[in-house]
Amino acid sequence: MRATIRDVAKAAGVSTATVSRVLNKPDMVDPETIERVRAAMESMAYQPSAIARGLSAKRSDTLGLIVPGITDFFFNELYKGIDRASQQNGMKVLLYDSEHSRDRALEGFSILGGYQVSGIIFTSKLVTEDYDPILQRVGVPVVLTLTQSEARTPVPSFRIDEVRAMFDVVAYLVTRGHQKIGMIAGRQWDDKTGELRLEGYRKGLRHFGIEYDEKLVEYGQYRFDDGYQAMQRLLEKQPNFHMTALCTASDEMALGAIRCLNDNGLHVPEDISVVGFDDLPLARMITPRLTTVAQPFAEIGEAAVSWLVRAVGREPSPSEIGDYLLPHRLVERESVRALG
Amino acid sequence: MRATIRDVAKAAGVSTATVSRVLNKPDMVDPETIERVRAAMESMAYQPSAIARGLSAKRSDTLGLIVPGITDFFFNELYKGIDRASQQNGMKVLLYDSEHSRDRALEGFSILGGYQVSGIIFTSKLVTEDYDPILQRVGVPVVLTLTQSEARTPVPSFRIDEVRAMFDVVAYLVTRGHQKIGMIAGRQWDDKTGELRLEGYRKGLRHFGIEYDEKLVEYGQYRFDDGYQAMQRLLEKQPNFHMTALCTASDEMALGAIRCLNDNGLHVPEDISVVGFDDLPLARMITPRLTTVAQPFAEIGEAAVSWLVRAVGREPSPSEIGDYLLPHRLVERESVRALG
DNA sequence: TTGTACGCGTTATCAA
DNA sequence: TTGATAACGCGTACAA
Repeated sequence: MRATIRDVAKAAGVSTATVSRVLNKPDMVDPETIERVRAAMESMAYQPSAIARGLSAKRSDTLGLIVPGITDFFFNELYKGIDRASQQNGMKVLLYDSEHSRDRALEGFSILGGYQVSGIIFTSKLVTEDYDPILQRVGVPVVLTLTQSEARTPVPSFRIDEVRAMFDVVAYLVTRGHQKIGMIAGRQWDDKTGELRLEGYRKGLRHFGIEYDEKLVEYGQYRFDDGYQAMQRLLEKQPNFHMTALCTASDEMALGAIRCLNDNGLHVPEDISVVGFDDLPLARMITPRLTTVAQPFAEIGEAAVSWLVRAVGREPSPSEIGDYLLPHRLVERESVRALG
Repeated sequence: MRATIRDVAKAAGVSTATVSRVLNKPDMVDPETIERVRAAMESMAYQPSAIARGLSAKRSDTLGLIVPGITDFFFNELYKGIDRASQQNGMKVLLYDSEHSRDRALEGFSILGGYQVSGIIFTSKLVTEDYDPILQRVGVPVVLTLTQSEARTPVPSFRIDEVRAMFDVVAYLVTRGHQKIGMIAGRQWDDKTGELRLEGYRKGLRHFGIEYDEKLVEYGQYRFDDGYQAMQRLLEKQPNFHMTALCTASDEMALGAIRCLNDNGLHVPEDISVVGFDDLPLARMITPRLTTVAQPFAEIGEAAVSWLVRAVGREPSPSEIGDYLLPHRLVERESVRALG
């Protein structure tokens, strides 16, 4: 049986209220009393019940995190930032995996609500109007990371400027002499990021006077196999292969594309240059090291938590609710070759 | 303000006890009443407070998970299994990252205890006698995954037969004509796994009559950079390179070793064969695809949760507390070349 | 089948 | 500076 606040109170010869004060407002307690109480706690290995505390105080020092899939490679980096910031603020994190299902994501809000989380971080999936009812009644602040909202309920989002990022990739490639630039874009029904990056790609081409050619574009759902298959289709669509560079919407798809190219006797970057997106830890581990767009995952996580912590218990002003665009960065490595 | 059980009771014209029963023992309630109550809950979007429930029932339907580092590549796979099994049992998971610090790991038990978790899964780090006091007083069942215990308090562990696994690797290599087999072993002060795998390596050599040569062995802490540097040292230790195959204690170190070899103009598997350990998702994504030992991470996670769920609320019999060795598997891919 | 009333471990309010 | 005591939201004897 765990020791309770009552046990400690009895042992120290004080009331439970005093024990509670020692824990929460020590400056209101006589130093000697503090000493006695602390000793008692020590000897009984007392650990306050976060549960009871949550019930009484109506807050739980816990943040809820909803992710689409735990196996997404970027998860670890994002979580690192979230965990770091949470810890600094004395918060715990409750994880909820929606398994890429909208229903489960919706359910996640309720379940986390049941745990009295102080705030919720929602990740990666596009938030549409379906979310409005839930968003209205969760009763705790919600922030978005790596995605944005199309719902009416105002919600802040932390992410990068997707369009600009992909524009930068195209610019980088053009500067290195590439003109025939293909793309494996991201596409999922509940994802807007893919469109945005594709838009950046088109914008980039247009800016440099290159015509958009849909034979050079394919789609995938961000994972390795999607990249592999998309590359396969790209190869089939152009019998006389003349693409010199390829942008992708994720490092994983870039890996898939590279594997596919290798399996077809093509080499990176000798035969074709490839640029990834995300800068996952593994991007620098493979051969060739992957040139890619670094997303500040950890920073995004930290920023989201900070916002949440500041927002808890009060109504955030409209000016605080916006899209926070954190800086991305193109990381030059070995998968792009300068032409001519 | 969230709706409480009282609000629902009032709306349905019943007592809170009845509402509670509708939730927990519907068979004791009149069907019509159920109907009414359910409707009320629906209309108010009632979500029972897991917090209050936990306080009252003294259990929280929550499992605690202590991992050494969220960025360890195997984490996602392990978590997948844990999450799956937890869900099936209506449990949530509270994550705690000990950041490879023993003090923080110890603290993890207390904190998770404060959240009234029903059980705790401890991962990867060796459990020594320092853990005994904590283990004694957590008051909830604890299981180990991917590690084992040297503490006196009996704790079950779920893992693979490390010695046998590495023995199998050596056997595999010898069968393919390799004799000069090196190893990048794992080594950390709070880790026994590394020793075990090294033991399997030595056992393998001995079994096939190959002499152990410490010039062919180096150590690292499982991460990419460790593998890279260990390979570097290996290269320096033997000016006239004649190692034909290399075992590693982790896929990440295998990647590091391969990168290092590449940087030194050596190719895998043409110049040297490399075998990884873990079979992380990325093992099949790189070129060459990595031959490696598959650990059943997800299954280990599931097994651990199942055990925990069965153990909660009662004293597990001694026969249940043991080392559960799950089957590993050597996955043949492209990083090993058959000699001669 | 249903309702009343108490307890779970804290915090917060109000007196002392 | 301290102590009683009433919440917090739910589960569950016990009684009806």
